[in-house]
Amino acid sequence: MEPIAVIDFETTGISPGQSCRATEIAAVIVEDGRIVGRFQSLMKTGVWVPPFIENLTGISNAMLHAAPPADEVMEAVAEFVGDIPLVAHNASFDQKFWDAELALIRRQRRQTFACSMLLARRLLPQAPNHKLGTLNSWARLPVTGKAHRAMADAEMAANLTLFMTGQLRDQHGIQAISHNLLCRLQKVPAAKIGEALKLARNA
DNA sequence: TGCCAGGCCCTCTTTAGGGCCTT
Repeated sequence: MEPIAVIDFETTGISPGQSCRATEIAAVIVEDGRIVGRFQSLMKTGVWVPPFIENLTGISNAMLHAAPPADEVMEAVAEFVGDIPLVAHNASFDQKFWDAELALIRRQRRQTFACSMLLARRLLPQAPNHKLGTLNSWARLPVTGKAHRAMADAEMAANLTLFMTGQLRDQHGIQAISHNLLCRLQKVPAAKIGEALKLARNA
């Protein structure tokens, strides 16, 4: 598979806007079955972090006060990722923040997102649930650090994506695995995934 | 004033409702 960039945002809430901004971004580049590059930074936006989010992520208002400005961080991570296709766990969430934070520095996303959660629902239906942490423990993937910090979660999502592409290759006999295939599979109705995997194997 | 996401997926479905998943 071509290189992919797996990203994860920590934020002050659930939907980007004036009172909800990113607090941390991590991106890892995955190539030849392993992580070959890492970017991580807190980012200062001036938006207050509610106590619930401080408790969840461990990212405090004091930590962000000393962080680099969001525009500088987003410029840097956009350069780091370049045109490499993106992956995130529940990508609709990270895509909203990626697009919103880029728009604030007058940049536009040029690549598509694949979603490790939508893929896991189809490829790993036997998992107890499809939360990132649960899937990583269930698949016995490495512990990458404190959950709900951007780099730990990005590495977990990267390892999970590698686990699923490994299954596509080894269990389903699919040789031509690409970001585009992941994007196609995540849209197949869950009940028809077997059919789609057969088609991909014979392609 | 009071509200506050949204796309996906399943089912006791399709003229709908509710859980999942991300912070």
